[in-house]
Amino acid sequence: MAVRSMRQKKKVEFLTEVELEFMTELWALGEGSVRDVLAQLAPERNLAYTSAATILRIMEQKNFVTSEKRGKTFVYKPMLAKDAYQSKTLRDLSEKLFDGTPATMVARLVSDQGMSEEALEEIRALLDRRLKDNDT
Amino acid sequence: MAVRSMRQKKKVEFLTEVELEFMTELWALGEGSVRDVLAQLAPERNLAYTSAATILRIMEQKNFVTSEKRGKTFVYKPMLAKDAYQSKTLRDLSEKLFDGTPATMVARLVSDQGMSEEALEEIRALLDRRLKDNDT
DNA sequence: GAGTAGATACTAAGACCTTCGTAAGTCCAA
DNA sequence: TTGGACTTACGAAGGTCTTAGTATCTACTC
Repeated sequence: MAVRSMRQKKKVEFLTEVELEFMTELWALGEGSVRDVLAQLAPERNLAYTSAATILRIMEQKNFVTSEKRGKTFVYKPMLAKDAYQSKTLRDLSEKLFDGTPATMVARLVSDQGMSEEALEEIRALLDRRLKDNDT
Repeated sequence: MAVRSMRQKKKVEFLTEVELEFMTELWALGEGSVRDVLAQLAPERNLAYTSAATILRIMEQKNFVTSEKRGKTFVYKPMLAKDAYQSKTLRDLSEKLFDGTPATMVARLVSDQGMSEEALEEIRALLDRRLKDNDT
């Protein structure tokens, strides 16, 4: 029986570049095997099958995904919801690049991203709802 | 005469963790020597002087800062404005983690816990102003 | 003009990341 | 039950990042 385990010295918090790429596919798929994920990548990506397998194995060691054996292949599933990871990332970025004030961040987003009027309206509606909730 | 130059194969886009830490101090200071930057860091950071010097030298190779010799020391200055870098980072994050829709990003920020009511009000004001401008 | 304090340049170690080849394991069909 | 196709495990190469020590350089003082 193979080992397939490894201690983690420090808790890993964030996905690396490639891990995020893979996790994005898993979030979209819900779950998937090495082959499933590989198939989702852009054709020009040209990543070897074994590379993809290694990446997913490492992601499991880091507790970003779990695996379940089906037939002879492992099926991987995210352990971290996309929106939770989005929040975590924004919190980190706010702290490191926006002096811990998320308002600055929104300001920057709203003022220079190409955001449609509908998108802006939508966000304002969201804010209104949020502010009303706080009142209660 | 020493060399102090080096070719760049690929354009470096983003600051590493430590580089961001240093750049943050330079943004706050406007400019500064190795010693100046080092003095701004938290005392428990305990970074060797030569390490700080190396980091700034590398940052110059990557064109994140310029240097100017004053007396016997170099004074470093950001080549990249903080708000420009903030925008760049948000654009990248939006693309990689928010499906290219910055509105989702704002939504996540706003719906997330940990934002004061004042901050939310501030953002709403910002939005109102922005929406009004679009009308004209 | 030589000595010295302090600055810069260089090198390197150790960690992690990305990639892939090789070897070993596993399921199934004939 | 054995062969073959496919899968997983492991190791290693090559790259970047962070850190710091050593060597060299330089401006200033006496």
